[in-house]
Amino acid sequence: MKQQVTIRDVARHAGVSVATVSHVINETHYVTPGLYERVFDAVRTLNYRPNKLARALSQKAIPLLALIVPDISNPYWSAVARAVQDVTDRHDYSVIVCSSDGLPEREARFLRSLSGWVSGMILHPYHLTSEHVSRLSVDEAPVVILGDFISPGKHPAHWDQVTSGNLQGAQAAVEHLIQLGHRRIGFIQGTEGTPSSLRRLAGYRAALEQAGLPIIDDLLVSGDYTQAGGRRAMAALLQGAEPPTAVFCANDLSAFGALEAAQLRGYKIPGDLSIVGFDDIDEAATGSPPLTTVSQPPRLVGTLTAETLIERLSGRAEPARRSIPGVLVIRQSTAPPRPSA
Amino acid sequence: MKQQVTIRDVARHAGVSVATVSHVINETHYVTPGLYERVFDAVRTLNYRPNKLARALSQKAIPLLALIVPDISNPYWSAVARAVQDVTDRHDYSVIVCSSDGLPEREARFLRSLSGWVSGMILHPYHLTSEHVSRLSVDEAPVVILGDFISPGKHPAHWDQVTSGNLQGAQAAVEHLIQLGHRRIGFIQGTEGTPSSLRRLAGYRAALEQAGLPIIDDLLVSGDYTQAGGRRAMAALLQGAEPPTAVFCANDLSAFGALEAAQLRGYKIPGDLSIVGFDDIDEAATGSPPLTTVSQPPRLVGTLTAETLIERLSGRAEPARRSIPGVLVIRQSTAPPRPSA
DNA sequence: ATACACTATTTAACCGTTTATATAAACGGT
DNA sequence: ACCGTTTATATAAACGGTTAAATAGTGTAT
Repeated sequence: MKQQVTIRDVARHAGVSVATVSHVINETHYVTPGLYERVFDAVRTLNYRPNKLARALSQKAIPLLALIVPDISNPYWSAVARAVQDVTDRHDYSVIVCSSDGLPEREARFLRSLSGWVSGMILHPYHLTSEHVSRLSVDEAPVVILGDFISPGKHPAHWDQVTSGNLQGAQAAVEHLIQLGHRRIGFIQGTEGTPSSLRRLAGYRAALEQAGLPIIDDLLVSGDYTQAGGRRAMAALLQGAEPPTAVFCANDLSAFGALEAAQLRGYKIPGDLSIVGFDDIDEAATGSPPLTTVSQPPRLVGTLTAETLIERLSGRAEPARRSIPGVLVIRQSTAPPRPSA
Repeated sequence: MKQQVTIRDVARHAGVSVATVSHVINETHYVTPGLYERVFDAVRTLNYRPNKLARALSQKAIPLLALIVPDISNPYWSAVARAVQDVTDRHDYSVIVCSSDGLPEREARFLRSLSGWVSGMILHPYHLTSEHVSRLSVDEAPVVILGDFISPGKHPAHWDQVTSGNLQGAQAAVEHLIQLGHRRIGFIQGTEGTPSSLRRLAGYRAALEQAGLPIIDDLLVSGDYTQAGGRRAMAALLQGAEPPTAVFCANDLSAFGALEAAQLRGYKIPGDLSIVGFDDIDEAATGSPPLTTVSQPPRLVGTLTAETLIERLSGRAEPARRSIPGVLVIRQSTAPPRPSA
């Protein structure tokens, strides 16, 4: 906490002007080798570190971004984070990754406390509405919304958005199960009330309705996008009077939990029970059995989202709206139901 | 990204000087009610937001702290984070919590990219050595080291440190098992090579040696502080030729995994097998059975650490060195071994 | 020699705040 | 009416950098 060494100290020590020091450090103008050396020596001996705040203030640019996700311990989100960082690294931005752990107040708090300190954010809205976001981040740093809001919001917003085919993907997943011959299809929901969970539920409903199948409340259990939640949910489903022959899970992680719980109870997957996930995290392809899932590859999602933010930061004025379709990937966790003996 | 509204704009609009505006906003000087109103009106109609960067530069103080932990999905660390935030909230600091996910490069990267943007950090060193830390954070923001370094470091460092009784706690845990009559005591390690895991291992060794018991390599399995790791480790232990009658786990989370794996194989806890954890997370008291564990309550740890940082920020010059002893809490996961039939 | 064009360095303005100091206004006491 | 005090506001100097524009310096062509 001692007195900070300023650029002026360096200049004095090297016997040059502050402008020269700045030019040397930032390589923003040619300086003769002799001076170059003198300046560098001074920097070293004084152990000078440029003040990032001052630099940012004068350049009106902060090389810092934020990514706000609901749960960084979910492999999906860590993969997204990794992809985001890969992109931003190349553009000399650092990213601070914030996990709101599903708590609404933390989501809002991050938005508030980071605004002004970062020059851009990527937010997966879990509880925040479009009104919140537009109020909290008026015209300061650009925000890219990754995913959907609870309510779509009427006014065409000024932020970028990268959505994925939640409804359509879920529908495809359930249609696949129906086509295999399943009639009792369970759904393990995501965190109650979140946009993604709601949309995947809608897709589930749509598929059943279109096939003329009834929606049975007992087959619709709540979850929380975690593996433990998936275990609990599957346990609840299998305990019912008439268990489903197939279960669609709101994400891969809960699908793994569900798988565990079912196998623990002696079910063979997919022989006795088909399971479909959502996300296509890396583990989905390598599990046993490999998971049939709706693929919206985290790497792709992260890359596209980060690029959207970078573009906006480098000048694009109009908001971009992009979307990644969910593609059903059929692996070995789904099969036709056992002929009801 | 439009032109920022500055304090000068507000001053002009309200017909006062910038100093007055600043005083109104920060309540740092009395101004007559009339002006007060005029200024506030101007702020509202122009939608003025003070530039945090400029404010911080001028005040030489950033109301932002960082907490760097290895794995925020571990309940121990989320509890610590919560406690830290409770303290810092009261002192008007925001905290950004960074999870390095056990990756050395991310640990270093966080330290680097945050330095200059936060006015203090709390770091649980996982892979970083004291040399790294002193190089990366020279005399900029103060750092509180939460835990131990791999190697203690010779030179008395200038940072604050809050350590816990890793060695002593582990030793107490194992002594407890020995006293119950156990002779074959397994140890499920934490993440290989981390300071806490090494010290807990040392405590385990010390207890065995002191009791004149041999250290059996087969009873010493690797883990990673996760629940899944605990499951795997316990599976490995029970598969051995001569399984242990008691297992000490490097943390509660892996103890839960171990518990699961053992129960899955029909073991009764503590009848057939005693299990001890470390940390005393909330779940330890409520599990079935409630877990005997070495208590270093995360709430206390977080609070003490945060207070140490706050004190340093408010002026304390000399580095503080605090430590929280690990206290063995005996619950219902430990009992004497079954008389070897 | 002188003018001219380059080039390397410096001067000084600026980024948007805070804050110490200066100034002006109001007041009260003699 | 004059002079201190007090009080409310304004002026201007920080904070620690960047950068456009000015300047000094060098070399070449006339």
